Amino acid sequence: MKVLSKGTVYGLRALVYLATQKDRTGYVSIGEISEKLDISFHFLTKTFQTLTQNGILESYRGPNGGIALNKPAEQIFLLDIVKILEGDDFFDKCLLGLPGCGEFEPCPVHDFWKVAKAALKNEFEITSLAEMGAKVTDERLRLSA
Amino acid sequence: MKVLSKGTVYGLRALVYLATQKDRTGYVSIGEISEKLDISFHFLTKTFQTLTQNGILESYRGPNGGIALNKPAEQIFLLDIVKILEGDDFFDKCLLGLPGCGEFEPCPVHDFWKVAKAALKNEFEITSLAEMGAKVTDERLRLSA
DNA sequence: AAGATTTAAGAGTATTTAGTCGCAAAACAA
DNA sequence: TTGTTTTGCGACTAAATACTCTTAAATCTT
Repeated sequence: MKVLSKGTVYGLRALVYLATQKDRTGYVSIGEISEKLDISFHFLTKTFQTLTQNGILESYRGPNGGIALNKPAEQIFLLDIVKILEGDDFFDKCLLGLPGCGEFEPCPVHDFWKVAKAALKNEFEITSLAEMGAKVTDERLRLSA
Repeated sequence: MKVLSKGTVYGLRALVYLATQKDRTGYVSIGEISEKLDISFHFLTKTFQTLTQNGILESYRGPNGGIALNKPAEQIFLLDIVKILEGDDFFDKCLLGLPGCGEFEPCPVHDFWKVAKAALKNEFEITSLAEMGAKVTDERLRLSA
């Protein structure tokens, strides 16, 4: 069950990494993140550009440049990131791919899929980068293979 | 949020259509299904071959040939179909794509993803083709755009 | 037996997603 | 002001997914 594209997965992992570095001042270079998480530098760069353009990250060029969260990790939620990287309609898709599937013209699995999507969306809505970062730090979780 | 591949979506829609035709005797031709559901004939054929090879369908060639469910629609569940078309490990994937993510080596969202997956899997497990077919017939639902 | 109908199977094409490369632009350092 | 570091951006390549086409095999009809 592949729910998120590679770009989104990489972006999420990278942002959680940033959240674990909250005590550092200044910017964290993309090169460092790419190395630590074993993600292609150029691919990561593209995802970060999207996140910068959408207000999640702040970037700075030149020596000691890099990226940084544009607001406290407590105020950035999974849903924000996914909406930017996957599109605003991420949680509006029909399981059977039928266009316009909804209350008025449902597909045969609309009822249970609606509930499942709502539950998932809620989790994405309340889970912050800070929470995930703390989990990684406290429980020594990994962010790469 | 694309959860199922096109092949699986087409297969599901086609099987539900078959379930709505339970009063007909004999085989239903792939050509008819392809036309009724507006799905490419050849593409559908490949998916049906997989389903035939895995015991969901029975097929017969020649005039008045076609396919038919290999057992009562009451005994075929969404989960059976998805497992065949998407792979047995469909519900075992990590949201962040980390290999070996599980209780022992979880990712930062493993806990809630595990719960969400289990709930979904349960729905897939208890929803039969008969149930979906009846819904389509009774509530006059559509199976194509 | 010959021709028509229908699934089986594999090769080939197109589109989407994933990943790479090279160079421009910004900022710093000597 | 020249060279170095770092992000920005567009073009390019590769791989996966989706789709099409052709031919073979099975079965029926006449």
